[in-house]
Amino acid sequence: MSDNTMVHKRTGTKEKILKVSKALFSEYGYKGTSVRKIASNVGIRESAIYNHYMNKEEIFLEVAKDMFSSPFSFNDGEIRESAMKGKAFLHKFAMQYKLLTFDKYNESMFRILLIELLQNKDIREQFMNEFHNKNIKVLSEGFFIMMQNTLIRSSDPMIMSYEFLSTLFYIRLQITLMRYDSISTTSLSTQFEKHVDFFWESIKS
Amino acid sequence: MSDNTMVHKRTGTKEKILKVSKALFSEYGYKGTSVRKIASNVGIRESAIYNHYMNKEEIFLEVAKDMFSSPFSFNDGEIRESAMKGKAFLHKFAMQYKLLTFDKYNESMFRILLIELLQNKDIREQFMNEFHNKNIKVLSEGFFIMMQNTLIRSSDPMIMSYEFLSTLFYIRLQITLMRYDSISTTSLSTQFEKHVDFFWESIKS
DNA sequence: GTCTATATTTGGATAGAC
DNA sequence: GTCTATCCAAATATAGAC
Repeated sequence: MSDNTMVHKRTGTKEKILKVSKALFSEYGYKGTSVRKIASNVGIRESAIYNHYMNKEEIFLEVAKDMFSSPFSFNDGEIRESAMKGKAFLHKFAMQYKLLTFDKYNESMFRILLIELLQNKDIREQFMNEFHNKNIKVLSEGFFIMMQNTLIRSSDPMIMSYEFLSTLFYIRLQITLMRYDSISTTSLSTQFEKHVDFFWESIKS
Repeated sequence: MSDNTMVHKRTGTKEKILKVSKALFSEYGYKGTSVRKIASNVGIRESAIYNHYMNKEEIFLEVAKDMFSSPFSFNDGEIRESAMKGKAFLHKFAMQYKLLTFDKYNESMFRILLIELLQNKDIREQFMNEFHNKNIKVLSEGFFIMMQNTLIRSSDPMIMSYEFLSTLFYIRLQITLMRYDSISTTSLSTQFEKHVDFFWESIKS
């Protein structure tokens, strides 16, 4: 095993390009990041970039690819089990969201998402499908199970999910913006928990 | 009166530049909009642009200027009066938000805001101050008054405002993105109303 | 795989004629 | 105020030597 994994070590230039690009795209967006700047940060010439990627667009799409990969770790069985715990389900979900918000890598990715949201249709679709629909689905299942067990008041699970998710997104947005300007986020650091508390008070039976 | 207002009619080129720029900036962002493209859309040469504006930056700042002007029309007296009506206050607020969402001009402005949110510190600050804080202030006053009059359950008015506002923002974001791709928003058109309904159920005494 | 050199395009901005 | 012509810088991309 370790033989095979080591065979292709070095140069690793391609990985380095990807890593650097990730950082630059997330900071300056697509248009604001030049191949020149990428090459310079990697420590090679622009022309050398084209040995690894066909063009700038290809680099960006590779960067964007894992932008939406696996945010939450719920499988079907887990949702039912977790939802039976009521508030703890919401808390777990919110804490996973909080973790992403403050995670260096995901923070970068979230910035790319925001920058490209209005400039790239693929990104918009991924946002709707992976970011929104996927989370709404998980939450709806959870709320539906809670309603069946009269842990919470009866209502439309989709609406309830929408309400719960939208605030999480907004908190994340605010925190991301503030951290971008190195503004302290201590005043918002407990906002996720407050959201769960408020929301549970709003829906519990 | 009509004499004075007519004196400077035509060419109106400067206004046309502004109008075209607004559309282009909102669609392609600052970097994605070239002076060439602006001039071409206006129907003049690039050089002619510089008879009206010093440079591209000046055009953009002019466009950005009225981005945050007067979203909501509440004065202090009105808030108290309106808040006493409970749910109607929230409904009025949400409907004003809905109006902005579907208004052509404000839709353009909102797109510029999103595009520049991560690329322009001034925009971020304006977003926090004008967009967020201002609305939180109005809502907090409203909720506080409702609590005093036991129209709603007792809670932190700031948190409550945050919860109410964040969903409005998220709905607006989604609708804006969908309209950008000419996707029908009928499924979301009543989301504002549903939000008010759900929220009122969550807080009413 | 990386380099130098270069082709090509695009974009911001100015000079001077009309 | 607008035009043509032009300049300059930056950026994408390619060719060919090492």
